[in-house]
Amino acid sequence: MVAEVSVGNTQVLNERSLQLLKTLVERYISDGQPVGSRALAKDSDLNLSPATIRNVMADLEDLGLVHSPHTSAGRVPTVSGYRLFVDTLLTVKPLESKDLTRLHQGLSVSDDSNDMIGVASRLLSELTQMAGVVTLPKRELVCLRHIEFLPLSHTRVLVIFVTNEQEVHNKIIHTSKVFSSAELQQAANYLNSIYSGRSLNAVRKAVLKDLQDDQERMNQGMLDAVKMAQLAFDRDNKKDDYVLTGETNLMGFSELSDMERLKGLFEAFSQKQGVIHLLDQCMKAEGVQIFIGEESGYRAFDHCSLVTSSYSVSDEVVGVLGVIGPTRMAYEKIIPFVDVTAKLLGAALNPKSTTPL
Amino acid sequence: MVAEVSVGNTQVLNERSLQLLKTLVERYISDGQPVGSRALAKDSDLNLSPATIRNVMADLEDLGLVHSPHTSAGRVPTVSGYRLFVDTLLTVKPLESKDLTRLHQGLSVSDDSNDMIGVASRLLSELTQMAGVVTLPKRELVCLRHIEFLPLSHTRVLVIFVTNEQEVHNKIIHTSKVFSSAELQQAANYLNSIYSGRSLNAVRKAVLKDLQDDQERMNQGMLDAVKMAQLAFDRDNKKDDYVLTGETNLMGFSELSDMERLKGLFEAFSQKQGVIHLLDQCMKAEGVQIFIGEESGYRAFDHCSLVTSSYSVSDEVVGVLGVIGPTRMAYEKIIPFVDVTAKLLGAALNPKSTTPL
DNA sequence: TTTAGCACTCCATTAACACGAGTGCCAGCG
DNA sequence: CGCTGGCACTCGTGTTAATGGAGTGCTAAA
Repeated sequence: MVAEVSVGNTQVLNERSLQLLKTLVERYISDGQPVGSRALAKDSDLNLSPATIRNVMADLEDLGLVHSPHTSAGRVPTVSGYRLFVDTLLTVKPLESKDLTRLHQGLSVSDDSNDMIGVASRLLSELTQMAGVVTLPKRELVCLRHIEFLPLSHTRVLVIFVTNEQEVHNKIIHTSKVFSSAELQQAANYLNSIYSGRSLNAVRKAVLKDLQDDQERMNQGMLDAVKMAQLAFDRDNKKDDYVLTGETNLMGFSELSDMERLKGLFEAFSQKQGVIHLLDQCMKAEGVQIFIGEESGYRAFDHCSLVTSSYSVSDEVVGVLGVIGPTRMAYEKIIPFVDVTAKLLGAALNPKSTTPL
Repeated sequence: MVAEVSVGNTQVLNERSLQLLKTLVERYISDGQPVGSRALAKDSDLNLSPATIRNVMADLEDLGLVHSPHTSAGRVPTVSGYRLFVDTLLTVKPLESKDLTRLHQGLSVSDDSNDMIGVASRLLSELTQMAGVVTLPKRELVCLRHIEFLPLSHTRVLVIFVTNEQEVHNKIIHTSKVFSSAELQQAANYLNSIYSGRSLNAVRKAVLKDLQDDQERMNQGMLDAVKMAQLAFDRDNKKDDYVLTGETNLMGFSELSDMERLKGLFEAFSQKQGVIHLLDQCMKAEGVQIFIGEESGYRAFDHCSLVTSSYSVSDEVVGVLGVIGPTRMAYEKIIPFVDVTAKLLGAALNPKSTTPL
């Protein structure tokens, strides 16, 4: 166990102060009320008098780890206080077995990976009683398994492609001239033969390269096919997206009962881009990532915490999932919970048993 | 103009009372405050003294058309009051031209009918500053244009079908044995030849009939094809759904500022089935349909009104769209607005220029 | 260094009060 | 007979003051 922790540049906290900060945070998380010196004296098994506690509290306040709403109230952890708590003081609780079984039965392998994303989100929100969020697997990183063209009217062509996670995507493109069913079939065959198995990102690059370099080596049919692929995998094909559930759970928390705040938060949820950007940041770091209060940098999330973990398919990080709740949440339970859910979702999405087309 | 209106069984309201009720509702809608006799005396151009107004108000209260929050407050319309107002007193305002142009430019014909549904919903919420809702076109009523099978692994087959509004649906089915690509192609060809052009509902019926009656007349390939169709168009294929936007706008209204109510409402939104059922009712009635407050029968909507209109593609009603807001809303503007939006959406979805595959 | 004691601060709750808006009723007027 | 002015009454709102309690900071003693 860590005996001392340095905060800022020079200040040092001894073990006793840390112990007290820990019990303060724990107490505040469970009660939601500013905790006073008397309560803290009882809760901690340090056998100290309230007066001593008060001295320590004054120090912690100087360090910006706790804060007093007003003169005669107890102390409340600040963002830095929470941060120190989750980084070095927290003792994570193992996942309750009933939650674990729920997760297992919910995330057993299914046909439709889209369904699974929804299920994961719902499990996150149901079992934590907060909001659950899961990003759709990042298309860029996902393998192309099969592509198919269907003629609509005139030059409109329906592109259908299946990716890694057995997910089906479709898009309508406009071709430069009218193609027959057979021509489209040929084009699809050609594209499948050269591109399938690669990530969409790689396919996109390959398409560009082929168009630049190999024009002379290709016949007209190949060229048409590659041009169609370019249209189909156009970058802003579809924006990244996520599935958010249990938002209504957030309306129960007193710290979010202010209508202004709540509105701001829900607006952020429906505009999506901000949240997506935030979740993208979490994808870089492996393992559980936490944003506490203002740390996220998004005003709407000022009074919320976000506990996330990336999830992977075939050892490749493809998405993020997490829980959104008030800063005052039971981190010691939520963290392992998010962690496990991410692993189970990744496993469930793994196309282990599916043979290539 | 109507001179008298009977409410309940015997009671009769003269024109003056109606006029007063009308101005009361209008005043209340614009102010949101209980309106007193003095204000009403000024607003109505009847040249009556407040005392007289008070007598009339007492009558209206007896009839259950208005209600006094407490002894010394003005009057507020009840649900029946609103109902009488929208049914017989209301003078609809023509749509503002800037709104009309916004609608036109937003709902110009596009490729993807799903996009269009979203756009419509967003327009409804943006321009009314309330919540907008649009149901996805009912699959049952929509014409099958093309079906296609794609082999996945083992017996898993991806079914893709295109409907009327150029919408693409997909589903994974499990077949009884493994089919080759070519077999699937044949099956699709066969199904397209006999079923395309019919509504999904009709197709489903035909499938059942064919399986019962015509087994002996079909060869094995046909039979397999029809069986696959049965799986593909299985009834609970996918639940009906809707696109709801601008929910956050509802958080601004004082009548919904109660957290309990708001939570209930948002929960209803995310559970969907209740709302879907409500919207289904609206599909039966052609034209604009209104639920005021408790009329909907759903507790969550007790303090809301729902103004809807069905929308049609090729003269067939396929969906509903509408606006959700507090009972105290500007019906005279919202009603024509919803009406026009429904017509424009229907027109935009019409596959007039698209030739069959 | 810790502790007990004490004065102090601040919030929350309650009561009392005045104010204003609006009503209901009644009596008088046209 | 319907309309009106007047008047007493009711009720919600906002202000002020008083009270109690929880918790602090400080100081002096152990």
